[in-house]
Amino acid sequence: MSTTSAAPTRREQILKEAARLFAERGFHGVGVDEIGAAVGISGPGLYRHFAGKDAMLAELLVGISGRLLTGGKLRATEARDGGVVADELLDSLIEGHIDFALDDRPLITLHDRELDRLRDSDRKLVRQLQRQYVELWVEVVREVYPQLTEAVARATVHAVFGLLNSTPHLSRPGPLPGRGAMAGLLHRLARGAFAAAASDGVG
Amino acid sequence: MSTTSAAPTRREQILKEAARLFAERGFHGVGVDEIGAAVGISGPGLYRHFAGKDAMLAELLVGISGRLLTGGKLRATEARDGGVVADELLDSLIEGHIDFALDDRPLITLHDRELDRLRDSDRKLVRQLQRQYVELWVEVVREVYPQLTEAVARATVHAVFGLLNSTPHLSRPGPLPGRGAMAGLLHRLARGAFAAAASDGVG
DNA sequence: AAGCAGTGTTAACGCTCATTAACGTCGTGC
DNA sequence: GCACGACGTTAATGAGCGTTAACACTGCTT
Repeated sequence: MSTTSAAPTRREQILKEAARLFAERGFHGVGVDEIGAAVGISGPGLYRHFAGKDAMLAELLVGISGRLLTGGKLRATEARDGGVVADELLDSLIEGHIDFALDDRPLITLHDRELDRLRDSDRKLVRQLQRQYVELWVEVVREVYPQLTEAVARATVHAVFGLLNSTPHLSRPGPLPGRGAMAGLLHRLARGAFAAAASDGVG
Repeated sequence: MSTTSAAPTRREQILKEAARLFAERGFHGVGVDEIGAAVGISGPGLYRHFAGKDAMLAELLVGISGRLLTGGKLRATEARDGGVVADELLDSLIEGHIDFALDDRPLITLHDRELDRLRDSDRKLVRQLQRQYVELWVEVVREVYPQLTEAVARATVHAVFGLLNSTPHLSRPGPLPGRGAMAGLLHRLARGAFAAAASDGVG
């Protein structure tokens, strides 16, 4: 009854617009009046739905990290139960992350940009979720490429995240690949990076 | 006489600390008093050296984009004059970018985070410099991998930038690779990504 | 019909913060 | 020795903005 319903509730509207605005101009760069205007109400009306501006950011960031992690975990357990090899699981993780990056650009942007604006407790929570997500990837990557040290695997995973999250930085105009082509390209790039990480010292 | 000297002048001190602080907490998240305190003077004393807070950010961002571009151009012309093949030039570009990313983390962070806070003219300038830098890379990449479309090459270059610029996101503690190992790893990852971009449709 | 929960509105408060004013101090060239 | 530029300081100003207060309106529920 309280979690998710069909029609987008006002809260969800607000969160969506806030995410967009925060991503565009940064948390401090957006006023509550703007957020209100974006959903048709004005300024302090937001306080009927959220405790404050901080609360919106917190809910956004916790939500993002949470969704990423649970999505990843889901894919992992499905793969394990289905007896799928680690290599395919890695593909699945990549695909999930790409879907997220392409479909929720503003959130991806926020994700690594505004973390420091959170209250200590929220920031700790988000960081923990992020860390678990990274560790999930690291485990799978090391299963596929056993020769990688943990440190190298972790750095590589971070780098690949940077690669996959690069779509928001693409300049608006100009001929970009369509969504499908872009997803395919990013997937290939990520796999190429992992393969290169594993091929140590090859000249 | 005016460009670079041995001892760090006060202006340079201020810029360096401002860059660090902006990167850590965002442009709006840092007060002028903090910047002043970081260099031992306080608050409005900064106005003897800069027209305002905006001016500091502008100088930082223009400086970054400019240095990246001139560095890249230099390597390119050196390579062409030396009769070096495009493949080695690409390595050189990657190496230069990695040096920058590893040695000037705060600046890299600012580079794609606070661009929107600039006055229109400054922002246009920075974007133009960035675009030229990207185009420089795209040309070289297409020389090495002629089968790539311009659109794909550009998207790939952006993605590789995201990969190379990922170092600031690495969590502080934990066993990271040292600087040399990190540089080597990033280089290999970037080359791996480019190679993967070029190997279309390969299963 | 009364009452109340939900959802808005506008006006006011108070704090932060960039910027400016007004005022010192030190070192250097005449 | 003294003017003056370079460099700082603290106090004041003024705008922006998050938040709260006080006050409607709407639509159920009894």
